[in-house]
Amino acid sequence: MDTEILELEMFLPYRLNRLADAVSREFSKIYRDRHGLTRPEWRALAGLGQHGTMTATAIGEQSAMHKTKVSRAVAELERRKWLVRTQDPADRRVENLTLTKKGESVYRELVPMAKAYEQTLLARMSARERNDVASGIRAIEAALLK
Amino acid sequence: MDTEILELEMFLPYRLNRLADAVSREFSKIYRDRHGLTRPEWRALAGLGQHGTMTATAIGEQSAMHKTKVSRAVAELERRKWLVRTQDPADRRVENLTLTKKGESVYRELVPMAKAYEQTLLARMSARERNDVASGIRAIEAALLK
DNA sequence: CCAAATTCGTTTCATCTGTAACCATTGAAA
DNA sequence: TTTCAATGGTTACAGATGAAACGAATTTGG
Repeated sequence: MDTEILELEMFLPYRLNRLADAVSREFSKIYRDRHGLTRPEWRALAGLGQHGTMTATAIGEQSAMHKTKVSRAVAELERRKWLVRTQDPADRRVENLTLTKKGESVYRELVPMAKAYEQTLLARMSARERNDVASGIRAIEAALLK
Repeated sequence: MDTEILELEMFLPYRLNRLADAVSREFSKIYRDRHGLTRPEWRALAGLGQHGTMTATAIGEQSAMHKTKVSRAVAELERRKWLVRTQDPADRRVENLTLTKKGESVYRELVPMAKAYEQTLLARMSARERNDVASGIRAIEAALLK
């Protein structure tokens, strides 16, 4: 009776991790080298740049981060004076977070670099492949919700 | 002049991470709940189950893990007596790692569960979508090598 | 109204991680 | 040979992580 083998290199969870890891590691150089940001910090910055003002909870929801990660990232961005907190007048548990001029300027610097990185990756593919990437990702996202 | 915005939810590095995270987190329950394995431990087990005998370096290459992760995972599997080390006679720096009966039996238990998990995900998709997933992943893998 | 349950966000603690330094062994160069 | 670089693998250290407990404020259900 021969053992059933799993080919790790073809196993979906492993492949996704490997990909995500490689892509993120490469991309992280951009915000790490230029500003010493961690990934949670970059994501918090990206969320605030995109939405203007958010609560910590909202940042966590948008960027799929644990609330302790958000808490620490926000604390660091505040320390750098890239964002300010303001108490929500209606609910004093809530803090409304907003980028400062300085925070915004970093955001405006990083966004084009982020888009450029994504473009270089996609530019190495055929139109057909780019399409497969888009719908493949969408398919997995959908499957996870079912 | 309006600021250029990055839509984080659509950004490839972010989406890949989110997916990989969700899929892995779900799958990890299998080896974590049943045996208290960490992901590096699971991967080392999977590598050895697949290939029979490997060196620590080979495990790291196959499963894209840092050598310290491999070192620690191997140490733990050894502690559990799921694998044995044997000095390579030709090169005494090298250790050949092999699963014990016990290690193999855990491997044989987990493989079908891994495959089943992958199948449930894929079963929630149309044939067309499964195809897009396969070629989309391949396209990104290829793009990373260029 | 009041007590219990919930929510927002922080902190503590134990664990996991990568970098860098390390030891031992081997290979290559002189 | 002898030396020096490269390789296999471990360990020490500092930083990052998540679970759980927490304080403060708010909501809910009597």
